[in-house]
Amino acid sequence: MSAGKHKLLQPDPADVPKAVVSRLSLYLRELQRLSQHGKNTVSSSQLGRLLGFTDAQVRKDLACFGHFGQPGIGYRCDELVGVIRRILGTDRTWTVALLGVGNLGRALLGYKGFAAKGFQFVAAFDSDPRKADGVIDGVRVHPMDQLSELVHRQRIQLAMLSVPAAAAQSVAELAIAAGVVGIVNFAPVTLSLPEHVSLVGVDLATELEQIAFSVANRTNPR
Amino acid sequence: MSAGKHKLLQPDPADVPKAVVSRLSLYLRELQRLSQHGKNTVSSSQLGRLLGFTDAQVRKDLACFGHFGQPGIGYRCDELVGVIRRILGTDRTWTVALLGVGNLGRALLGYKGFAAKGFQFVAAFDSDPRKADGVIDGVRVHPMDQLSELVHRQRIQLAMLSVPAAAAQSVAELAIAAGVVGIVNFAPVTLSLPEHVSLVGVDLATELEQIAFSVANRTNPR
DNA sequence: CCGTGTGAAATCGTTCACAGCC
DNA sequence: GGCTGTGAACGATTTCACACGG
Repeated sequence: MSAGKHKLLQPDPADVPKAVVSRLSLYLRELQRLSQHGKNTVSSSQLGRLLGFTDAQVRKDLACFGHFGQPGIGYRCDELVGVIRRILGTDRTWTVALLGVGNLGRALLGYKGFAAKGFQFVAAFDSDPRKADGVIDGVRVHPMDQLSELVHRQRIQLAMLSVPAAAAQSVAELAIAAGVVGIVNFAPVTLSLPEHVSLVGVDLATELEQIAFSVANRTNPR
Repeated sequence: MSAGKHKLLQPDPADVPKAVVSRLSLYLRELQRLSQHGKNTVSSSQLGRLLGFTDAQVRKDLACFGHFGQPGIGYRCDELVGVIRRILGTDRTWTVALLGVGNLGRALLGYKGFAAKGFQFVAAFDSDPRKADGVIDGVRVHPMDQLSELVHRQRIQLAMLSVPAAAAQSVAELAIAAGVVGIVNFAPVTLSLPEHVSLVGVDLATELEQIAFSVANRTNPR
């Protein structure tokens, strides 16, 4: 592999705190914005201020992966965009299946942000036969019982799971058996899956509960 | 304060780690499920196993707020449901506005999970006049320029923000000026808001990036 | 002088291990 | 015997502070 100007360390992933990875996504988002606005370089303190982190935090996070900054100058925005995408693995395209074509599922299919980040829906599935065999936002909807075959045949790597809570565990297991290695779960249940599968859960009601708590327990109520 | 059987501590909210609060939501979700399945009590180790935490973690988390368990028995599911709802502030209803009626916004309006947890959409807003003045899932859609007046008049407390990234900061500021005190932000930008406003950000593409990273950096690739 | 990279210190969160209670 | 509540030990992450480079 032809190296860039600056070396890219490849630390044991277990050494990288999960919190660092989630900030990486935020750095990337902000850097792309800065880059588009014509900014050439940022310092750790500028980037930190924009995102609500300290400058030391920004530097430590980036230093996990190599030496990308120039003393006295800062970081080159476009270079760092490339570096972070390579670290996150989004410098290539990922194939994604949508599991469960309800309200939320349809919204996910139509969400423009995924393609821009390298995630491509290649198939959708629903167990309601009336929904199957249509096309939504350019993506074919298949009956759920073809999941196994199509995931396998189309080499689908990731899945977004937006089926009802009661079905989530078994649909997830089917997807995994067919070769899916990462799942974003929108169903309001905790899935129990093999170690080797990457999983993040997004529970919309739970997000509101977090807000409710901090409002309800405000030290300085209005 | 009229106490129940067991005292409910009210610690300085600043003393409660954010991680504890987010686990509280998961405990609640699981306890409601257990309760519905007719289970009377759970031990910390059972609850932990179901959610992927240690037993000590469960006990420590709950002990932040009082003494709810019975040695030798465990925790009473339905009692604990009530306690956690009181802690989270979801033992009463919250009024919520939906800001931005795109694909995602419509899905949020139709999401059943919110009402069940005590969150009620009372109005939606969109700056596209063609979308305004309709009714979606029983919620009236208003033009964005009525946001200020209606949030104020209807005493709307929280907002879910699903407008395009470019509009998010200014729409959020409008909502806050009108009295909203908590926001769940789905737009892929970091908002800069006054201290006294509670904010959580949900970036759907970012969630996929987390998965991509852990798959791409798997120690044991398939 | 400005700004990075990085050990050392401080802080925060989790797990251990056990006393006490049912 | 089973299980909670909790101080103490541990581990992880964040912040500090400074040496070094453009």
